[in-house]
Amino acid sequence: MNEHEVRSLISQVETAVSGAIDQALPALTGADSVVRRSEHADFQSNAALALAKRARIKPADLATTVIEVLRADGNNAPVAEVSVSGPGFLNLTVADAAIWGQVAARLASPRLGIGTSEQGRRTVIDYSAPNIAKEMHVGHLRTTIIGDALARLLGFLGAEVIRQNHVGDWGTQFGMLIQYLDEHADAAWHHDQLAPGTSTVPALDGLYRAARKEFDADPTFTDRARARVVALQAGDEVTVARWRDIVTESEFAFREVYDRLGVLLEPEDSAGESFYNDRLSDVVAELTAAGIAVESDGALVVYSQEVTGPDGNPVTLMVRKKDGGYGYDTTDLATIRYRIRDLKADRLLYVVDSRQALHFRLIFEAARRAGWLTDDIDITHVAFGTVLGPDGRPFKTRSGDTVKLVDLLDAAVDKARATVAEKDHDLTNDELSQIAEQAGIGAVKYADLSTSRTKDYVFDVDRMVSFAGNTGVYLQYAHTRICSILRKADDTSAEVDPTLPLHPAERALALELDTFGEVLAEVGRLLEPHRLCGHLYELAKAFTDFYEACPVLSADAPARANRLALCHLAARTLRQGLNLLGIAAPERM
RNA sequence: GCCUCCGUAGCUCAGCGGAUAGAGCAAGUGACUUCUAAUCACUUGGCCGCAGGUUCGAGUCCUGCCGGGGGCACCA
Repeated sequence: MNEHEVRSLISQVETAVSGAIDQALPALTGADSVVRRSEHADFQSNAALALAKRARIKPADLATTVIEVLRADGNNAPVAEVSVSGPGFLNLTVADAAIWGQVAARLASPRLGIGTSEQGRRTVIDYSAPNIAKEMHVGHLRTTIIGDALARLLGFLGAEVIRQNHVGDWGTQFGMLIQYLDEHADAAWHHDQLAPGTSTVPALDGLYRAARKEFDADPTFTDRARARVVALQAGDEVTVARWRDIVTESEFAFREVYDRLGVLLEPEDSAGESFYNDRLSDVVAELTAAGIAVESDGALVVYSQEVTGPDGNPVTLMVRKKDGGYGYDTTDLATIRYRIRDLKADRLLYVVDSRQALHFRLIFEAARRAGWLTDDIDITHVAFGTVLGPDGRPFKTRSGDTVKLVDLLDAAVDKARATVAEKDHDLTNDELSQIAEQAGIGAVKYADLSTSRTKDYVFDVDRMVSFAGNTGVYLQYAHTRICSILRKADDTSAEVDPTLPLHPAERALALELDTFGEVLAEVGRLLEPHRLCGHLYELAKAFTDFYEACPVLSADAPARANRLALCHLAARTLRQGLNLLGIAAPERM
């Protein structure tokens, strides 16, 4: 709870119905009132059907009894009408004044009356995780977009969010790259050496490929590269400086992508493999001392007590390889220990591809056995499905390469620009470009966020940028229409008169606006952003219906102000919702 | 073999035990001297993979099949 919280109507109705049930049948005190939105009234309660058996009364009779209490009770606000329907449904209608009251109260709140269901919960979110010196590709799309939406949303709900970008910034490949750069001092890859509009990571990516080629072709280079790996791990000053340079330049390039995507990640959110590097031996030592990690064929492994492989033997985590090196099993174990011990996290989220499900199951199990992870800490692998191409296979280019993230975004923005240009508008070229960018990027993000997180989905630029139906642009467009009305209304004061009757379209819109906070809390609990997308789409549809049915600017005095109030609240709610998804809400398009 | 995700309209997908299963796309008809037609209204379209079970009530929960994706130790 916070001082600005406005209780939703549905929760007020729940309280009223629960109270009536308690009073009608004290034996059932505390029973769920089962209040839902309804097609037949504002709300319905299904409690009578659920409770009839326990009460040994016919559902319809129970419903009637509850109604009598509700009608008699003077303290039944905000319910105005209630009736029995069908086998025992309670149809509940809320007073118009109560609905207007919600609109006014939410407008008066700087945060739309939304509660803080995640208040004070220290939540670490691991997402994005690109590899240094490599280009971000389609595989980074979902983790980055979903992770960022959750970071925004949980933060808004009061959680103390700590973003963690687990970048791939360590490993033998850097020895190879550093050695190659040393031997090709003329290679340009720093962002200030490159032509404007080109980025440092593609340059590094190219150099990395060249290095790999030479590594495979020239045995003497192979030896020099291996020596560099040793030097890097030993902390050789020149080598480490070069490595740091590469990391810094890559971070700079990632930031360009993040800025374009509207992602919150900053370089200081990066805690990658190198960050955990000098903690790995401690992690392994602790696991070994506890008898959790054991030796096997020269390596140190953790045998799962829960999962067996195809041969019937326990599945294992490779905690230390035979050659003494560490893999990502160890690094991920280190992240759990660090985030709990040092960051004092209450909740750990790993926004990672669902194919890693077994891996996370194993490291969570090991972290529990080690005593780092306790029952009061929530840990979740926020798994998501694969991005597929039109053929239903994981998305690749025609030549079979992975698709670069920037190419994907460019394609979406280009199509958006073409569509925007077709429309009648009085926009300057700059405005047009900006809107194409916002619409194109928004379309990609919305398409990703609006589908169930756990399912694979087919990436289809044409569909997402078609801009009709359930797309990001539909929401953005609804927002611009509201903005247009508000611009033209010279009076910005929107004093609500709660005594006015509600038009059905006003009622539907106001009720939808009132559930925004409930939806946010639910998304915070279930970590499923597509529910927010669905709600915003319903909201935009409700506004469009209102827009068609209820003239605002030409309405007479008291109604006009009430409608302006609805416009204000709808605009702010849509903007807030889009913001939590990380999608721009332009005022014109 | 085991684990896991999935199967809903021609296509892409919603639907945290409730009334007649919903959207969008596609197809067709109509609506802009009007607060932005990137919109709206109407029409067509369904053994919710199959079979049992639990329940007053199952697309939703349980079990078993069928079909598909993914995963199961020294790459991250």
